[in-house]
Amino acid sequence: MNKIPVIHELYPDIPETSLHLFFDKLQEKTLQKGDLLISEGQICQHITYIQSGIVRSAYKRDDKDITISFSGEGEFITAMSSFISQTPTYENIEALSETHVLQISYSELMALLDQDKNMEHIYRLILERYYISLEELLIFSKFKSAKERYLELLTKKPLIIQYAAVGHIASYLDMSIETLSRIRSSM
Amino acid sequence: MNKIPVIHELYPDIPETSLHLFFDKLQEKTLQKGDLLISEGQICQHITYIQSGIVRSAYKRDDKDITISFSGEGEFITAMSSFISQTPTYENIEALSETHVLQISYSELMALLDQDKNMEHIYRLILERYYISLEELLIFSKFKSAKERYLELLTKKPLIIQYAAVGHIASYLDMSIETLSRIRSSM
DNA sequence: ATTAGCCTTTGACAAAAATCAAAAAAATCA
DNA sequence: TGATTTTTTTGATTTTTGTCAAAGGCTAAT
Repeated sequence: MNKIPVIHELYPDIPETSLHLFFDKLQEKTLQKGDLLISEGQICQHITYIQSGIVRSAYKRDDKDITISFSGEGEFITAMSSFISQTPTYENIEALSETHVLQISYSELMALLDQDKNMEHIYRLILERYYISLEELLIFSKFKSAKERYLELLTKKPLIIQYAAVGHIASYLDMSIETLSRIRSSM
Repeated sequence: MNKIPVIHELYPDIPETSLHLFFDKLQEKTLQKGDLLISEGQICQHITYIQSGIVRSAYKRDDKDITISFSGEGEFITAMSSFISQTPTYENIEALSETHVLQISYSELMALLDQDKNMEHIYRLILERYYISLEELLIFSKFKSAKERYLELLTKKPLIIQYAAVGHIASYLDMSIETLSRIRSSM
């Protein structure tokens, strides 16, 4: 009964009892296309693990809506800086398809951290993974040209092209809708 | 004898004995201008806290050298994804001025984590802070225009303008040296 | 002090991408 | 199904930025 395989893969030495403690707190939830996991102004209360489906995370400021990431099966998604500091977020996270998730709440996680020393490993794992994916995102956006970034998205996360609107992908790639449209037609 | 004030500020409840254990492992080090804290190909072995001075972190790929961040007094700097996964990095971190740092090594940190449960709090604090500053960096680069980004750098980190070469600042702001030069002269 | 080398600025031009506007295609709904 | 609305594509134009080349300025070493 391991609901989140990656935890076992990376920390095979966490005792079963601790894993159970953690997994027991997870709440299942199903999101319909368009449902929001969190929206701007809220304080993020959950870390979410995606069992299936695709979600889009976007930042809103000065009436621009910019896609920061697309996440799918096997990934964690959260308004992490809001979760960490328990302050309001600018992020909107929405489901792009029917999405099944597992969630643990901030308060329950904090209680677990006090209760069981092994819990820190699990939370650390999540933080570390989250950090690395963000760093990859940043590097990706700095080194690749518009067309390369589109091609990489196409090969690494083909499902996104299917589910996301062109406008979402364009803002993710830092280009206008028209430019993306031209890149697509030139291939 | 608190060498890293921010730890006390954010986790005032960590027992003195644990703090001592941590602080005792810190190694002081002085870098001269141009010295490298870590360079590409290496596995990052330390988390570094900057007591004074300024450092630049840059990624190298396909003979491009792109500045990812500038860090100064009171900040942590590390090739974090390399540190986490203990794999080689693409990062170069160099001192832009004489810089005084405190370092803890990966192996000692891991030993401490096993030894004292409170240590996890300290490491978590570092990870969380590091995450948040990276997220800010990403958002900053997505929402602001070239000129706004330069102005923000000018007001928030004026020392950098003093110590960093124009080429470093330009790559940080994702623009050519010439464009940055024109922005500067138009103000 | 003078020269050599490097970094920065400036100018002219080319390339890339944004914007504006309209047409075409696709999705939604009565 | 057909009509309406929304999204995507295409075209023309403008703006922004990059590239190349040359000039100017600063630094350091002889």
